[in-house]
Amino acid sequence: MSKSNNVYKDAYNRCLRLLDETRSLPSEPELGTLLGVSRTTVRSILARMEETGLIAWNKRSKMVLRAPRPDDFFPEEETDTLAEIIERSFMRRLLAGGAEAGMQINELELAREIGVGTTSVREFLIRFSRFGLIEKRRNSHWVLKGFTRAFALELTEIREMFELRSAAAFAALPEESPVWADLDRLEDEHRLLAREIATRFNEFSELDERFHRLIHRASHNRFIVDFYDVIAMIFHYHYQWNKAQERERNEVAVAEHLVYIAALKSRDLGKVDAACRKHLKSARNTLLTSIPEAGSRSAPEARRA
Amino acid sequence: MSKSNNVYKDAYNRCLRLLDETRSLPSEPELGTLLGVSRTTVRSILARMEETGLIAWNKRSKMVLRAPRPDDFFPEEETDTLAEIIERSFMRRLLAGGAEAGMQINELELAREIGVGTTSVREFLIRFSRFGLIEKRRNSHWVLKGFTRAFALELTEIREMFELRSAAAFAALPEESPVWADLDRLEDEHRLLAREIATRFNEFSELDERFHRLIHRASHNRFIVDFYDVIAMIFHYHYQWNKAQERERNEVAVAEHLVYIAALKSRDLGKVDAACRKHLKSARNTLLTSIPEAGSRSAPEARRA
DNA sequence: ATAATGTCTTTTATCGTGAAAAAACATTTT
DNA sequence: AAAATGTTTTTTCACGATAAAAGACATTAT
Repeated sequence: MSKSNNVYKDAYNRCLRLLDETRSLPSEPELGTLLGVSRTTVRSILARMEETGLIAWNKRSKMVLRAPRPDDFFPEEETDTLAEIIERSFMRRLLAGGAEAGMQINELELAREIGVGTTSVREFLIRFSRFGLIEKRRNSHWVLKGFTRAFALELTEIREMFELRSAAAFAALPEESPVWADLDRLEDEHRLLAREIATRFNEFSELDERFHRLIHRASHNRFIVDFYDVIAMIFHYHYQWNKAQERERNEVAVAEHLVYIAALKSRDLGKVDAACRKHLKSARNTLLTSIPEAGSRSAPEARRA
Repeated sequence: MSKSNNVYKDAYNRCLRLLDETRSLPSEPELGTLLGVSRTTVRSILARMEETGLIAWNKRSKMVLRAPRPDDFFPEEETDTLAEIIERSFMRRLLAGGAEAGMQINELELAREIGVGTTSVREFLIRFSRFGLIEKRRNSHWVLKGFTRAFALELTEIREMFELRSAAAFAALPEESPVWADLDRLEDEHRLLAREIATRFNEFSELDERFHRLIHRASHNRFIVDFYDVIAMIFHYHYQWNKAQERERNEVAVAEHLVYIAALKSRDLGKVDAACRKHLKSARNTLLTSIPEAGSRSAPEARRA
């Protein structure tokens, strides 16, 4: 089966949406950058659009003939990356209970179960290993370390260290820096969301990530910025998994973000520190309460103030 | 060619060294744990040792017949992991000049040049990416970010954050903790090395790593512990690359370590902090001076084609 | 009964292969 | 000339296949 053409299919779908807005498509290189694919893929897309009567294509002219219909689109599930498919399968197994710490992970079995080659699974596991949830035994299987309380504490410890530093760096940024405009825009989005929290509370997760990433970027440190991938990943699945009091939690978080933003804008390091600490503390508690305390776990050592 | 039997060869060589010490070898499972390989591999080793007349093997009895000769050993280079081979090749290219930031890395070309399959190179690059020196362009090449001054500063920033915290945690460890005995042993090794620094200065690098890893482990945080891999990797190649004033640098570092150790043993957090800061500062400077300042390309490097 | 050895099965590590996608080169159009 | 289109080459991604290594099961020795 070699390789699926999901890049093409996904770009095709996105290109269809462009069709609604114009009477004719731009040049091939332009479309390429717009869709984030190579010209080779652009040409495949155009070829199919011509075939299905969506456009009339002759050299530079790419006239739109009709609006796309729902059945013009490729099915959603065919546009996913293999890596995404594997990650989802893997996380479902991991979170859907029965994933005890110490359990071993079998590449071949995983590959068979998901219906993909072993190479892709291996590469996924290697990439995934940086999240600290699995570990490789040389020439042998992987070991699951478990989504435990200890894990959450270690993760949040680093997060707090990094974010406090980033927030301080952020507040010290000069007036001319474009980040202040970004922050203003995010603040508006927060206010809007706060007003309509009753119905839009599930949109918070995405806003949350953008906000924290903006702050982390102020550190100008690749290790800090990259570490947010770990946090984002954990919180992404955590949000999907733990829906208890989601509305209330998000409402509180939005309010905390607004205080945090005000502190940043004040440039008062003391205020920034306090607002950041407060928010991170409640984020940590949210995460911790979602983790079932394993009764038989040996020495869940109390650590860290 | 599939897979090289380097595990077997390496274990065989290590097993040969065992032969010098005993008149007969232990049971198969025991040998397995001793050499860190499976019984399957142990049996292959025993089979060959019998063939070459090194031992007489009959069920439980494995009598040593003669001492191993130099030509009994497999050549060193055949005992390396593919991953090690690839890493070395890659780092040589990276450090041997001509590795400008922004340059693109070609999996296929690398694989051909090293003489291995692309899969192994891909897996290596994925693993290597956590060091923050390369970055992947989706569906396309990798980009070299370069071993720059910025990289060194970002790396050391995190290192300092992590080590200060770990050192404080270390000093707070209870009297009964076994780490104090480990520290005592390391202190002795340091004193010994200090006395013979003139001839043994090149042994410092290994001692340095063990010392810092011991401290980082006190954090009880997998992210902190794992991050030391990045530092160790960089320093490992840095030591190989920059031999300028190696003896003097190591002499200073050993002295700093001894002060650091004394501070830890005193449990005085102020002293620990000061000693740690001082040592990390000189470590940073050492690293920084070894990085050629971008722009001044005056150095007539012998570039590999 | 326990622990070793002997035998058989499964998994991991690595390669070559081929389609998808990118990139490079050549030609035309504005 | 610059920028597009047309064409060809190269690289990435993912697979199945196979030897090395690990692991499981069966048998024998203490």
